Amino acid sequence: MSARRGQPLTIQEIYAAVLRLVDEGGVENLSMRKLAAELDVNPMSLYHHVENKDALLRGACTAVALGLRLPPDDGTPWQEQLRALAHAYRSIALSHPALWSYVNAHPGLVEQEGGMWEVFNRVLAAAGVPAGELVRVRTVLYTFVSGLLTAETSGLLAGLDPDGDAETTFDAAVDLILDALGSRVT
Amino acid sequence: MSARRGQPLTIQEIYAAVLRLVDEGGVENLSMRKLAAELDVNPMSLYHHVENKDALLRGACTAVALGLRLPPDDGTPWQEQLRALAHAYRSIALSHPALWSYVNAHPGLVEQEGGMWEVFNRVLAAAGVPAGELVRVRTVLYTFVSGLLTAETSGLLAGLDPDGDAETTFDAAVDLILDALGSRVT
DNA sequence: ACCTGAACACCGTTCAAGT
DNA sequence: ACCTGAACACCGTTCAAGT
Repeated sequence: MSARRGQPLTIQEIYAAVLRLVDEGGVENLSMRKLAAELDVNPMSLYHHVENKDALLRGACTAVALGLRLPPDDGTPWQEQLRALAHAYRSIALSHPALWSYVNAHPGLVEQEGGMWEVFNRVLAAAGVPAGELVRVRTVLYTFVSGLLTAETSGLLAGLDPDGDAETTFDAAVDLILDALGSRVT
Repeated sequence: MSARRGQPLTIQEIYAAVLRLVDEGGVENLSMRKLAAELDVNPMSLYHHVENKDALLRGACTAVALGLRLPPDDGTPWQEQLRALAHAYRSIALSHPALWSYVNAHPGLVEQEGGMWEVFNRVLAAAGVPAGELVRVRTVLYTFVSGLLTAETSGLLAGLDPDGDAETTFDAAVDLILDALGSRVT
């Protein structure tokens, strides 16, 4: 018999429940059986919508990544666009810290993070980074932001700036690296 | 009866087996039962030497951290000492990538990473960083290296530099951030 | 002091069976 | 098409018992 109240059980419904469990207790708090209980469903029903636990997590990560708000290709200066990209990425990371930490430790898990890399490429090209160095520069910049967010999601950035919050420190650090980049490309 | 060949089972022996398992299959490859099998011992015997699995992992991480080769306090320039510190840290991360990734995602797991923070403080003070900004600068620098190593341990840095290996990219990135720091303190 | 076996409450996943 | 129950091979950990 069907213990469920409504319609079949959608993948969105499943992802939402995954986020609830992971947000509240980390990735290690997610189990197929707990997830089924959260959805008021038999554990085995999940396997009709998802290949296995790994695929489920990958799917949830991709779903979150698609929510990335990429800066548009208007004429604004590259520094501003990079800042906007960094903040968009940070916003997603902070809304699901545990899941982001998991993705960060397993890169390649989500192939296209909402087209982030293409935008990154465009802005860096506009900044004057030669095509041959693009991937390297992009990777280094990304790792920098990734490191900052690792610190922030673990509370290492909290109360670090006497006059402000973690965002102040994040901004200052991004400015630092943008200055360094600027002095290289000009 | 004792299925073991020799003496009681030392904590060093246990940590060594933990490293073997984690190095070869990641932290998720470590289970108390597999570890016991690796040591040719009853699973329950482990609990006589270690409180539980979390404490075991924490202990193994601390043991590794104690192997950090800190740069001595000779008169060498601060840039060179920071580079040496970064390389010492990198060396440990690369020798146990999976364990390092775990520590990186769980900061505060190992309290004193072999006195790394004290050395960091000393060198930054020598570089002219005001005492009030020391922790913030240190944290930002650390997160930068942490991000680079996350990339390197996941293979993102491999083959990025046309003329060299991942170390070349690592060095170039460290130089970039040292330049940025230098232009702030002088 | 150190080790052990049985037991408990969990896991992910397969498979044959139900509607 | 979608769901389910029983089953299998795993987990971490407790506890009473052995030497």
